[in-house]
Amino acid sequence: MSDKKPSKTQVKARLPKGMRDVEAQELRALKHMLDTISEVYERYGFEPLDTPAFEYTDALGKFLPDTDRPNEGVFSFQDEDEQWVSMRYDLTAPLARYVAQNFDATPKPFRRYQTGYVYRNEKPGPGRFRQFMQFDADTVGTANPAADAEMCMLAADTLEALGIPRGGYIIKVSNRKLLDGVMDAIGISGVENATRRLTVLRAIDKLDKFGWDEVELLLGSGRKDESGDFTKGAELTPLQVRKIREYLSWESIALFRSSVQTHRQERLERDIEIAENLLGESDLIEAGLRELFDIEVLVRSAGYGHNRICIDSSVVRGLEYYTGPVFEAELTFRATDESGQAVRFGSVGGGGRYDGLVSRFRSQPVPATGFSIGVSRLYAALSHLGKIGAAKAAGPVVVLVMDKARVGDYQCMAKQLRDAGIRAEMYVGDAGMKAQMKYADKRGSPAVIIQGEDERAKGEVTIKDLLEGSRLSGEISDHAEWKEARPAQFSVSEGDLVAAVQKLLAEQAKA
RNA sequence: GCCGCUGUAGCUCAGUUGGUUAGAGCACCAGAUUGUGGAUCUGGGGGUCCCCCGUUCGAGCCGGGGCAGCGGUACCA
Repeated sequence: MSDKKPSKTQVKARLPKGMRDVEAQELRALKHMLDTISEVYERYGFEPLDTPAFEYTDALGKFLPDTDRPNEGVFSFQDEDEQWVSMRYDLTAPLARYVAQNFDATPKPFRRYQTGYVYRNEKPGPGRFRQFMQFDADTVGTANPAADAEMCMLAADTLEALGIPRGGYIIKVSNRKLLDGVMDAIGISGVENATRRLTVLRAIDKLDKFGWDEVELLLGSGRKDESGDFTKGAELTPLQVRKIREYLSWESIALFRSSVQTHRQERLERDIEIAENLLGESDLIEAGLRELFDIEVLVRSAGYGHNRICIDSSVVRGLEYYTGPVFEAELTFRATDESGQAVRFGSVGGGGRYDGLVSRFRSQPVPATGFSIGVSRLYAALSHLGKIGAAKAAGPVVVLVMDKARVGDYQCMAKQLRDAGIRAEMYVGDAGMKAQMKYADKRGSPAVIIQGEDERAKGEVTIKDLLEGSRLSGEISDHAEWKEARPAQFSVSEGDLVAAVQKLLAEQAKA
């Protein structure tokens, strides 16, 4: 085995694409963030639930693997009995399965929150992974807009609990019934226009990314991007495009605010009439407006202003799945990255009403609404804003092994420190003292405990303050002097070890 | 999927018109200092120059074809 050349059988250590490791500092901060979110959700009365990472493919929905491409979009494999199984791609489909399976025993409305990794077999990009974390809250079993309104308030409260100040975020609300109604009104309803409607939705969804001019191209003949890729448009007529634009530029449904502020039902009726004159007559538009009105009234009564939750007609969200109100949580912060470029964080979560999901498993309708946070994205934004506990967790106090025959004594010192609640360890490697010091340094230890022959003879231990020592090292350039000075260390009698370390840590914490 | 850019040490990169044994900085390990993390000095380990084919006496460099990474775009429950 003395051959130094890597053998052909040696495997290359590498990560599958779109996957990543999460290291100590981030993991601690992430846990803290998840705890904060959980607290808010618990306070709203949601119950925790966990479901497995994979499900039978048919339970997850329409992404059925076919024989040619069984892994398109979702990671799938066949179980021993040849049934297809897929990794979950969100937390909502498993929830629907759970509720359907435990329907009679579950209180309705059923309110649960859940976090975990989900998996998508797609091309990874900047900030996009094939395994990522979501944090969801859903209310299943009621069509009451109060449940939707609550989702918006929950989202706002959560972002604030995470340290995002009021004004640094906005919860946008719209209603898919409005868009569907508008498309109805411009004559692109019906099965034969299904793909065209999808194209229109996709185009509108890109409004905040590209602006209206580009969206107009996507609604019409199509758009060519800088890299030369051409995206086919929806081929709408100029008249149809103009109607869409009227809908989108509909000043946050300003007229609506007046109805809501006065809580006057008769004004709502009048406003609905105005809207239908503008956009076209449609039952869907009327129903959508009524739902938004209810949400507005509830949210405002609870004291959430337009700076926190507001109606925005450009919100689209998922293409096929939402059936009513849709929400999007957006960070409005401006910040700059390392190279001084402006970064926009954009959407960190979203959700809406999906009345069709559970009913796939049962004959009766089961309306539901929910909100989902993109944990990784939100984490990235928070850490950019300095809202993540930047302080690295202090490393352990390291008890050096000066004499291998006495590991029992050293282990005992470490245990005494632990029993006093101090993070501590005995060095468990095989290297000499110098390497042990380096190890402690790299671990970020606040102090090391030294007991060699000299201390032992006097019944003492030496405590070396690594933080102070590091500071002093800047003032000493000569190594002989540095070695001679042995800065920032002192000895105490064995019995005082714990008390002395506690005192030192307290002083360090103050500095 | 489409378009563009980039592939040389763990990381960041240099490498002349194609010419001997492919370099630097950082990082890592060791010694100077057998009981002290820093600094300094000395030494050391570490390479499929992304892969294959071609041109050539000779390719890290030139040509062709792949692959991978990054960026944009498309798709996105």
